[in-house]
Amino acid sequence: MRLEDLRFFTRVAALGNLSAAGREFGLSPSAASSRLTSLERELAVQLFARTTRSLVLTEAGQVLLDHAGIALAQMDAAFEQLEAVNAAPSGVLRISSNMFFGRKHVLPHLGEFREFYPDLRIAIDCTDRIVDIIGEGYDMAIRGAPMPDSSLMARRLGSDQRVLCASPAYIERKGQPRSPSDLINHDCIGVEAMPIWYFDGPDGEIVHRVAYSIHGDSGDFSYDATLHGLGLSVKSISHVWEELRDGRLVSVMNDYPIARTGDICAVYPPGKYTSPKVSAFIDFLQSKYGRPPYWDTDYRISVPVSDLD
Amino acid sequence: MRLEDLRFFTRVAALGNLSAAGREFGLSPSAASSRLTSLERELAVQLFARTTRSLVLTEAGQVLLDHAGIALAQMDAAFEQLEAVNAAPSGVLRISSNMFFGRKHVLPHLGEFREFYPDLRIAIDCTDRIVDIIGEGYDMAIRGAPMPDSSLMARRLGSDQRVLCASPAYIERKGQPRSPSDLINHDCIGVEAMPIWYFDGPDGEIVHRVAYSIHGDSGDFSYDATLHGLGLSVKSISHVWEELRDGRLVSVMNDYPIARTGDICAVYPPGKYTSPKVSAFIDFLQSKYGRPPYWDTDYRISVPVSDLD
DNA sequence: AGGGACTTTCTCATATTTCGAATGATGATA
DNA sequence: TATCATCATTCGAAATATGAGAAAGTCCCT
Repeated sequence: MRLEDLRFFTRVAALGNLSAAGREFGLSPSAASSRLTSLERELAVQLFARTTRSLVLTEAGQVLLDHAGIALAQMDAAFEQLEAVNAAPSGVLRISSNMFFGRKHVLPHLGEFREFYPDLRIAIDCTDRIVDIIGEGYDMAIRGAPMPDSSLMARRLGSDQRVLCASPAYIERKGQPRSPSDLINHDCIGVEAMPIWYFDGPDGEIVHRVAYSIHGDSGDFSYDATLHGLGLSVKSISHVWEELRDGRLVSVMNDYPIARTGDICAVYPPGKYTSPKVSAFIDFLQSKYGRPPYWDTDYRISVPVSDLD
Repeated sequence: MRLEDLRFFTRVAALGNLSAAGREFGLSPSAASSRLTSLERELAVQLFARTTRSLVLTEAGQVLLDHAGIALAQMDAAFEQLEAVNAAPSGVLRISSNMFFGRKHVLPHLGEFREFYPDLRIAIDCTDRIVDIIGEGYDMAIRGAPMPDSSLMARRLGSDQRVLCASPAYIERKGQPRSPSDLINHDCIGVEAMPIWYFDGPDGEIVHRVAYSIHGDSGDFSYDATLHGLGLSVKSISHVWEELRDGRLVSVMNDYPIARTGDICAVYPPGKYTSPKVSAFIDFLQSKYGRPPYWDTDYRISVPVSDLD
């Protein structure tokens, strides 16, 4: 039984005329008759007492009409609300972001975003844990790189190179690594989840399995540790661009740039119909991180490595 | 959009499992997936965030679920009520009957009928006017004979011959007609709606166009007039059987019985699904008027015409 | 008495739905 | 850590349902 059939039935009841109701629905008289007949067959009830020229509700028809009217009104309300959900971003946008990026690059723009969409509330969780977007009910996440074999959708927000960096004090003490093989003599800092560093060498990708001297559970931890001169770490430009610019950190081993990186992405559940609030926020972030992002300084020349060597 | 699809959607939402919901509805996984997809396409909304192994409601899905739940409950109530209407005769049974038959042969049995179906109330209008059953909202009518070319349904309740009769006093005064051609010398009584009498003669049907000496607008009027010896009239056995039995009236011209009569019928609106209250009442009346009806005495020998001649 | 409008039935063409098998992905289990 | 079972989706083919058009029967109105 289709909603449309019920709606048609209510119209027939109101008009008392099958053909007229059929015309309203763009139906031929035969189709109209057939719809009504099949409705009666499905319910095994006579809905109308029929003359060859008109129809009068039976008691059963009246019963159905009463209930169908309420049910259809309910569904109309649903459609209206769905349209509202779909037309204008509203409700709550639940975002997951890693700790630093959320605090430093998302939060500062939220005020402006909310000016565009006052009806849309933001719930942002900043954690370096890899969250289950679908299972935990997030609308989207902002990630340094999309999960390689995930069925999630991903959209690139902007470039975000990663660099191997250290504090000037550390370089002064331990010297500068020239190639990945030198790393064995250095203190490496990172997070548990990233035990392998990939470099682009002149002869292709170089895989370095890292034995961390120190590791924590967040990007902020490795950031702090690096800044304190505890060793080398791989950081996103978006995280350390100010430190590189100011010379508090320096990038090293620039002949071997970090491979397999380069983008900051929005990740969201798959499906043909992305909710407009997600689309709106992604569009907004793209406008902020658009080419080039404001953090995309040339870190290699900001503090020439040669000066430190 | 089908009600069944909405119901399916609510089940999927409850189970969080498309295949399981599909099994409940006897659907293959592919059909289940297709249903959900087409629902989303129709609404242009993502209803579930999908993992390859499970589904989680989106905000839009939650909106739909809330409303669909109410709407479906409403429709379930409708179905339940329709089933009740259909299963047990209840509500009001609106009957039209001619004046005498209703009073004399329907009313006396209503008490017994109501013992069978206490929930069913009876509204009976006794009138000799030919009512528009459908237009005036009757469930059924009891008629001496079904309309010849009507689309109404008719069911025979019992036999009810009609006879040409008069009072003994009238016969004594005017003599007894022997054949239809004698009628021209007699006073004929009837109602406006029946200007023609049909007789079965030995050589086939004889049509007699009646010039009423007296006519009224009801069967009761012609009954009274006949009883008062004002003339001849055609009456149903069910109307005058007691008078014939007691000799207050006598049937005349028995060699030419009234043609085109013989049945008392229930008439009701056409349709594949007759309401149970109508069926119940018709069945009940058939049991009362069943072969032979209690009024079906042999009127020809109750008061032999020869005695009067 | 006649014309127009209505409902219904029939047949046939078209959409839609469904299943079965194959694919890709995930969680549980050993 | 690897295997297995389960899940959702896609594709093609068959089954089903839906729709229009023509024709018939009925009834109202002029």
